[in-house]
Amino acid sequence: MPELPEVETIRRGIQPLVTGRSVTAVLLRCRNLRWQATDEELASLVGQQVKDVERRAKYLLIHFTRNWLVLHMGMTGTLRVLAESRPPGRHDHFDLVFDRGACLRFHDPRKFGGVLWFRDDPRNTGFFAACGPEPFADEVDGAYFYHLAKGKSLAVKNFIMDQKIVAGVGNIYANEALFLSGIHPARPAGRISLKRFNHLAENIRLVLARAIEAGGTTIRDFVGNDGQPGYFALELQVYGREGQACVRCGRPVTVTRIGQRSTFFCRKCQT
DNA sequence: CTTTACGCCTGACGGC
DNA sequence: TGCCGTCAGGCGTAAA
Repeated sequence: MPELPEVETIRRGIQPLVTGRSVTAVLLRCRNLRWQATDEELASLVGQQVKDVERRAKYLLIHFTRNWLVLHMGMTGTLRVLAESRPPGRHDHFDLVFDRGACLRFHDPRKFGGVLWFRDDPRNTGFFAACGPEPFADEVDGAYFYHLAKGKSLAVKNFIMDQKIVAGVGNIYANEALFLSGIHPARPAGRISLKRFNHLAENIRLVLARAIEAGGTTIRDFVGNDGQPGYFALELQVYGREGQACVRCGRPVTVTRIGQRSTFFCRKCQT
């Protein structure tokens, strides 16, 4: 499901289609999403116009005339803009209906996603207080990681997937960035040199930026707003490549589990 | 304090 | 064909 590049792909897809539109109805059909706004909060959006669609970490922020919606895609969430509203299908949990019949529709089979309402810019609220910096921020460099990792024994893969450390890195891109950096995913975060963290910081940015260019990664069900898959799967070096030849040394790629997540790496190239 | 394990949900797939 | 276990782009919480 959506990591930062997939959420950014969705944002770029819907932003031009919904900006400037006015809300005529808000329909929430599911009562057990991970997070959800109240009916009163959602009703307050009627009559408001979409000013812009932004992103923070793996969250989409829809900025209306007065208030904000924050959407999270969980593992399986997708958003589509329909030119005309159609009857909802299974797992179509949330609609933002606009003037002239257009509709932003949230679809999420596993219901790990959510919809939250904020009176003002949510980036200044407690909700994002514990959220780490964007990976493209200047402050996120090798020294940043090195200092935060000092004394920590947890696997570096879990360290970079911790959203309080840096926002937006999930399982796929953690695997990829560690491979590019030659770092074993189970290595304790506190036992990595500044020099290696410099490479890791650079490679996190590289892999995320490249994935955004490719429209994200489609493993099973990610689709952008246009219904097209993301093509970064073609560029994956280790994720999902168990037993296949390492692109660098030719040995078979190993799979294991770290932090209850599938972890792919090369035993020879990553130390 | 840090680190790990589990649950939340549904669907797809492989083995028997 | 069906049943059962396992797995899946995440994250909050409880427990160790």
